[in-house]
Amino acid sequence: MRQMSPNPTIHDVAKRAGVSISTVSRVINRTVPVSDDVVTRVEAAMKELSYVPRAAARNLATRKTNSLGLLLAEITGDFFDPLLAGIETVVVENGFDLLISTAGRGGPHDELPRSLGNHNTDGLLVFAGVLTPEAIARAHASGLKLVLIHQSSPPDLDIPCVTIENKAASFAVVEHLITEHKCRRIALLRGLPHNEDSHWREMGYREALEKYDVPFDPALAVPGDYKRVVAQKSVARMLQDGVEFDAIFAADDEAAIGALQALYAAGKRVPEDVSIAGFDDLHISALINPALTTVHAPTYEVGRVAAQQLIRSIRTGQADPLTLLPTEIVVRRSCGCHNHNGYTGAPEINASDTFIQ
Amino acid sequence: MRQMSPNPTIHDVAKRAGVSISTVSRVINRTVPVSDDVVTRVEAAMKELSYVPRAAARNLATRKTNSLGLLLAEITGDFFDPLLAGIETVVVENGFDLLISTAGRGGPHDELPRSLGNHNTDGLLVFAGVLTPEAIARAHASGLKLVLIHQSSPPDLDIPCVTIENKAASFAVVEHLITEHKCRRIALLRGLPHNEDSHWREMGYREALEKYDVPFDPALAVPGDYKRVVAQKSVARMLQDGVEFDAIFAADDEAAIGALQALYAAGKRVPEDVSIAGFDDLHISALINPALTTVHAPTYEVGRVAAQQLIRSIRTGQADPLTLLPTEIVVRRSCGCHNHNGYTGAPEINASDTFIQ
DNA sequence: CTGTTAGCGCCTTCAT
DNA sequence: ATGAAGGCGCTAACAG
Repeated sequence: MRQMSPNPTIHDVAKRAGVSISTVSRVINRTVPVSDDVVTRVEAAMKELSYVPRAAARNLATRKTNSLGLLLAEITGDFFDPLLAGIETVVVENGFDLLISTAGRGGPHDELPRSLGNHNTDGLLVFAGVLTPEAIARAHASGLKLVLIHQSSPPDLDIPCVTIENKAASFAVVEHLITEHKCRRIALLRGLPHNEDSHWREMGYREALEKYDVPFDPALAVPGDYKRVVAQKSVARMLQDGVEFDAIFAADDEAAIGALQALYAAGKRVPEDVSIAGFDDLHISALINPALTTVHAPTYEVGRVAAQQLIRSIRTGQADPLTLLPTEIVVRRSCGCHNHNGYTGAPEINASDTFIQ
Repeated sequence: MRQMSPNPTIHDVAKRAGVSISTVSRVINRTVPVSDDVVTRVEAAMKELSYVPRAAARNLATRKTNSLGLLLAEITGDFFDPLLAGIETVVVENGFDLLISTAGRGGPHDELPRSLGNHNTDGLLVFAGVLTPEAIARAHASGLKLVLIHQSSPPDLDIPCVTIENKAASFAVVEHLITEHKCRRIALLRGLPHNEDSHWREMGYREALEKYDVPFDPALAVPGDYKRVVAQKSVARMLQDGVEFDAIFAADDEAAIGALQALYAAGKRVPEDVSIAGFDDLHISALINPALTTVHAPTYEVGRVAAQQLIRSIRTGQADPLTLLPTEIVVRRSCGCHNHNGYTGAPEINASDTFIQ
């Protein structure tokens, strides 16, 4: 079973099967009925030559690429893993390919990478903060199908967006801290500036304070940037400056973990001295000590839905303008609770997953 | 600044710049000298039309795709994140695109996904265990450039492979358990069957036992499969069966964490009652309680080198047959040591990263 | 049901 | 330094 030519084309297959190239094309694409024996003959020929249709050629002919692009700031951290997994699943289910591209840390970029430009992808999944609204608008104007993840559409453009409910869950967490644990001095580790999740999480925080007549203290609202080290430094500084607090609400779990470290480094105990709560429910959050009270963000699901919406948009031109996935508070030990109750995280994470009961 | 046509082609640019399409092509590819004013005129035209060359067309014309494929079993877990990050970095640096594809859990597959076939990618990064040696051989025979990750080439094929040193580090860990912590009954949580890393890690384990005249007890070598739940069950069963052991060497950190859970569930203390060591040094491993003694696997670096080798292979036809990246033991608390010493993990993970000192 | 014939958009000799 | 023309491999009318 030697190779005839290193790269057989549809012509080679046609010749070998004794048919025309259109017929071969037809059996490849099952676009119109073909007689059975011809089908088998062609398929045999394809196998014998180990023929693989060249994507570039069919893409050119059909003016479709059958692939989705994913635009991320960078690949890093536990957050993107479930996102990617969700996207990949749907992409595979629908016979698409996935082109991954990172734009790099440097804030929102004003141009999309060439490889993900209009012609190299049928549609683009864009994660929050990687593109400027102008760049998004331009891409949209050029006819590229887009779905925004964790970022809403620029005004009047109605680009489909998939994100999660932030405010109510944040409110619930802070309320829990106030009512269950009698916290009154709750520090806020903010997320990234100009980030929508960050904004709504802070709103939830503020509204909870307001409801229980806890004054908002600017000295307690410090940078977290969704990053462990940033949060660590912020908390260390508060400690050093003598800012008093009995709880910390971090805009995400990475920051919560950074806070935990800063607290430990200063000899504080969690939750005995300070209660901590985060947001996202990362894989790791159930495993650390103490297990983190947080909000479960359905990130895998976000990935799935975003990819589904994009594919639907490509196929039908229609998509839901906004998908808001529900979140749920996950009470574990870092806030001071002694037993878990209610939702405890993604399927594979259950109560027994936490090391310290 | 309206769009002229929704999808401008090289012809539109040529017309607008008052030149021929060949000239436009030349300024795009900077393949031969072009007079300065023509260059500026053409570039202006491209910008005005927001022209993006269609990848399919140039791929077809050049018979290159300028993209790499990455074939994984599935996207999941903390292990792949640094791998992907390393690959992505190099891919971007070299102006390639990255096509990601998962083959699914079902053991080694005998065919590669169509999308990553011969014609859709200039080269393929294949992770251990996703393809059968036959499938690899066939892909190689068809002229596809390949680099294998964590899996060596089928005999006589000399397909470049990038992997890590397993045996010496495993030996060192087990030796540490024996000499420093006086362990004699060391359980082994095996990795995946037919997996090379798994094999060499077990060899390291066995040789260490041998060196110190500790008999190998088959009852202590149980499945781990690189999975938390599998390891958890194995350890639970040993406990239940009354198999005695004073230490566990897990073929990877996921399994080590599963072991930890099983031990806690049974009321055992780590490291007081049982010492634990793992392999990989996942992001999470420094953060759990107790911080995990393990072997640092340079996974990001593996990703980088693999991508580099593949690109070199594509460009020059040459690549190093085998890259064996060094590993290093990371002593933390789960083995019974009270302070860290020596290497403590990836750059961003240092001693203060562990919650319990 | 099957064969013939144009392109798809770009690169690449070959002339000029 | 620039233009003209052929072809990359495939799909999609259009005829039969």
